[in-house]
Amino acid sequence: MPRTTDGDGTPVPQRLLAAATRLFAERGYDRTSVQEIVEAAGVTKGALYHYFGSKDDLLHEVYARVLRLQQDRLDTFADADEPVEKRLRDAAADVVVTTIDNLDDASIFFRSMHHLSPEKNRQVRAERRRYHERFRALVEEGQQSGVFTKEIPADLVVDYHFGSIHHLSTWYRPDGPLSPQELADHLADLLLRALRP
Amino acid sequence: MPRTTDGDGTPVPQRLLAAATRLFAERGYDRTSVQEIVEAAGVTKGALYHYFGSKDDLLHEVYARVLRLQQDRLDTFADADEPVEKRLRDAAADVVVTTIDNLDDASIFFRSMHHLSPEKNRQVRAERRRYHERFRALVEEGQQSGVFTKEIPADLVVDYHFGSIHHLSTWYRPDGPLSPQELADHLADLLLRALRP
DNA sequence: CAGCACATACCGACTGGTTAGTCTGTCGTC
DNA sequence: GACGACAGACTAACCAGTCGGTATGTGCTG
Repeated sequence: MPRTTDGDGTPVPQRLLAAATRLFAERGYDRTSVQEIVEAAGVTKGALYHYFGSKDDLLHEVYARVLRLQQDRLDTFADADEPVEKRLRDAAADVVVTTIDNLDDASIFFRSMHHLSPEKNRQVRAERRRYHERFRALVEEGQQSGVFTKEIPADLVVDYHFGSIHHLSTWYRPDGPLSPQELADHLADLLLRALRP
Repeated sequence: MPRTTDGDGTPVPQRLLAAATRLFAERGYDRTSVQEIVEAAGVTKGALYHYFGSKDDLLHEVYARVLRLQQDRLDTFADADEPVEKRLRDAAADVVVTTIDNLDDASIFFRSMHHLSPEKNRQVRAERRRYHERFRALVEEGQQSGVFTKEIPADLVVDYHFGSIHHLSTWYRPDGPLSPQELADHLADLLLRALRP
């Protein structure tokens, strides 16, 4: 096989994806030209269109990666052998930490959904919904067993929490007073406090 | 004075602003061409550049309008002669209702900040901060007087709540099961519940 | 009150610049 | 010699903003 890497050891497709992620997060999808992406990755357009069908396709890959990661992590926490309060708290805190670890992904995720083609948009929404459902199931389980209040619809609680996650990429600063873990604990605490009967 | 309106009685600048708001919310700032805006408003480019300095300027006007409205409403509720829990609850619920009433504005607000020129961006951020501060002051007042928990930094609580507001334009559907007021009450309730000592 | 000066409110063709995607060709490897 | 992995010039489309021009109303002046 001819060379797949160049200079450093990272394969070209991954280099392209990394460059695109950074640039999309920095200046937005539409403001980032394909030319800039390939230059940042140290290749040319030929390489990009060899591996990806379109610019839109590149964006879709960013989404796929994030979705896969978050879903895996949620499944791990939700399946744990712990009381439901702890499972929810752990899952809620983990998504905060993971989001902060990948702030670029997060800002792209919520800011650029509408730049995906309608078909890919539907696909991403569907996967997102699965994620949401899983989270909601945890809340409902706690409501059934009486450890959480039934006053508030579970759906709404989930959207409330993810709203704040979404917002993180807008206001979180790595040089702020709180470490990612401290912040995550606080946010998970807010959620659990709101759910007290 | 020559005609300022045409067909219907609405003045041209307002027609342009309304058309731009709808289109920006629908397909995003970059995906909306100036040509589309003027066509939707029933005028031509000459008219747009007669009233606005640039496309960016048009976006800025959308921001200015929203900021003014929200700040006025917050001031009203925060200055009321009521206990702090009620003032915070009313303000928190009101911003939800107002946001739902202007969902287009909301999706533009959070999605298109980075399309503003650096200078206008700074301006909007500064005004936004004033708003945030006012809201935070309410939380802190309640923490001082002991009706809210001091466990969680007030800043964080405010960002938590506004995260969910921000997110509204993503998931709220007018044909959903909850009326705007019901939803607002629930979200305000979540906030106040989380703040219980 | 006629008529001239001037301003405001637009119109729409044009320009300079940018961009996603294509396509032909080259090079190294199996 | 066939094929995968690119290079890079090229194209067709689009788009923000400009600019010279027109139309309509207002105010001043003789």
